[in-house]
Amino acid sequence: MSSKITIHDVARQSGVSIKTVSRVLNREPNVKADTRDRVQAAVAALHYRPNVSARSLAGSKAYLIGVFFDNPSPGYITDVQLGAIARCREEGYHLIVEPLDSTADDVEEQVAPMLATLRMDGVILTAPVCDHPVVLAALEREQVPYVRISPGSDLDRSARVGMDDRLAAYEMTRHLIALGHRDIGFIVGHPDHGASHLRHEGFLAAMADSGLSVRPDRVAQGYFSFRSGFEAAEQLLTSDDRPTAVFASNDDMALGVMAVANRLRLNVPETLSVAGFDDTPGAKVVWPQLTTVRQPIAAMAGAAADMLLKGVAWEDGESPPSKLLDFELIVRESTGPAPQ
Amino acid sequence: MSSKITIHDVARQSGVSIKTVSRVLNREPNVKADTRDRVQAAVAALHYRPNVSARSLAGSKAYLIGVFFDNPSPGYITDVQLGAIARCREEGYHLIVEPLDSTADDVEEQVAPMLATLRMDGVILTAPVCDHPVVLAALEREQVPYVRISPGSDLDRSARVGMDDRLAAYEMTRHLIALGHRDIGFIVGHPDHGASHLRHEGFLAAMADSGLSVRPDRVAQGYFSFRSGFEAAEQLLTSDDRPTAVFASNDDMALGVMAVANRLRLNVPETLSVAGFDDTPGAKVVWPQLTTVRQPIAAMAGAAADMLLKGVAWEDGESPPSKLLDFELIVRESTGPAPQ
DNA sequence: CTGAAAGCGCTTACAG
DNA sequence: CTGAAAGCGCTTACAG
Repeated sequence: MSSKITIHDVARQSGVSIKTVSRVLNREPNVKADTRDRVQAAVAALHYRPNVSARSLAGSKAYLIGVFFDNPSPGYITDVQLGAIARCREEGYHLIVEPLDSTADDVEEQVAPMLATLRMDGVILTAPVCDHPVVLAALEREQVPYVRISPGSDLDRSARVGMDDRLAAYEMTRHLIALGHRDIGFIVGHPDHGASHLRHEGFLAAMADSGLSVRPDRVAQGYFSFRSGFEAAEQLLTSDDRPTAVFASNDDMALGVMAVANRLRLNVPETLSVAGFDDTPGAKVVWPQLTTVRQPIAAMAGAAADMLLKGVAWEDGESPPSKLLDFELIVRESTGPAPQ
Repeated sequence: MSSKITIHDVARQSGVSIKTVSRVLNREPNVKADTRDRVQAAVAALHYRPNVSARSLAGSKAYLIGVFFDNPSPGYITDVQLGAIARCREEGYHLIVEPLDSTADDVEEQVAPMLATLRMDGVILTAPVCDHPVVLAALEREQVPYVRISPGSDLDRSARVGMDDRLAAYEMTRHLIALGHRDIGFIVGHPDHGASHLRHEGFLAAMADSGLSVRPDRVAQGYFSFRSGFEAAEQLLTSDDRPTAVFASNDDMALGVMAVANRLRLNVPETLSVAGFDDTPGAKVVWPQLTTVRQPIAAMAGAAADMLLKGVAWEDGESPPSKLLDFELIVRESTGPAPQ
């Protein structure tokens, strides 16, 4: 029943034309206050909701925002969705989720049809999709506005939001150094994620600024997964010649380090300090709880949605809009004074 | 450019009417093979993609499936999304995600407008939303087909998919008993989730069938969160009079148990066996890795999407379609022989 | 087996 | 400040 109410019913009930109802719905100017009130009363009385398909077909807005991602950590993508939806709802927009396989050959075929069938008003991209040239090119070709979260390359190609990954890693490293650690291991994140490089840089800069050298064998390659952290930690910790602290550049890998420490009977933090990055739910799921960097993921996604809803545009020669949010160092129990 | 191609362009290029193009697109019968081939060639040549809004407005399908959830574990909801999308893509459908706050007073206001604006072809519901009377009533009023995943009440109200939670909990309990455990603690899940009760029942039945009694103080209430598992475990494990095994009815709570065991210096599994349920990514993130039940979450969501796409309908007096998928006992290192 | 007409529920562009 | 007309790109219902 209520689903059959159209703009004509509202117009009839309030004694105006459908165009005037449309004006009220879209908050257009030039409507007499009295008329607007009558229309709004009719909308409320009839429980009228404009049909998104009709609006989308007739007008320029689809009321749909997309989120593209590829196999991220579940906690990360859930936070992104919740953050984006909170902002979208305020304006009556909905969220379409589109997981992509960015390592496949057919990325173009995954993206192009979806963009052509569904005229989304904007798309939010997370790593590593946000740095995928084929995806970006398809979006630009179809003229779909997009905002990237923490892109790693080609920063001035689009609007973006993020945080200062480099500085955050820098500060975490300084935290470890302040605890007396001199020999610190580092686990690099997935090479396809831009943030990996920034975090790595921040670590190296903090060490250098403190006059500490980093042995090449103290830096291990990871891929942001628990397993990769586990394997990197085995490599870093198995011999007696091991660092007194390991800084894994995300929490999942840090949990892998904790597991190895447990297995090797290295007490955390007495014998080994472990630090992570992200403050995912998992950080509180280990004992001792993880010292980490809180990344404001939901807020970043909300800011990305906000940009899209307000319209991302910039002048030729200018940089696209970008927004950097604050991070926070979360010191829990997994880091402590270095053993002397 | 390519976004401007319409059905008229395809019709012109293939020398037929738009109605015939429409027939080919919708795989309707009664099109000469030769004609169909010509149309399909034109579609391919022009990279034509039908506009979803237009199809939705003119016809009965919106090509949109919704997923409603409330604050679930991130791993769970991600699996649901991936499983549903895999099936939806095959038919050109897209997924809209709608988190709900099911404990708020305004559930009706969260659901009704969304249902009226976006004419979704179907909705997939996860716990606890799948048992929320207001949500179900709104769906039925708006005549939106829905499939529930693991509902706990009113089972014959709608189509559903799930697994045999009761049997799975039964088998896990038998596994512990087979290892020699006689005194087993149990942590119940969130009371709003139907599966909680079934898992609890399965535990009790297995104990009873083995002639074992369950002391009331061996059963603790949890809420499916890490923290609730942690607190329940403190209650269960703090005194010397403690069970030799704890079966937590999901993995997040089991991780809480592991953390408490760690803190109390109870070796797992030598001194204490711990079992979980779900096989979330977290199950492999602890050391020792968790013995648990693998719940085929993505497959359940895929089956739900499949039902929706094929059309869920049933005769009066018949039961709605339901599908039960297989679970699997995953025995890892967190369970072992009972200490004598 | 194929097509011409009408219409889905809105917004755009224009007129007054 | 308000409205009548046209049209967005499809599908439905009907005709042949």
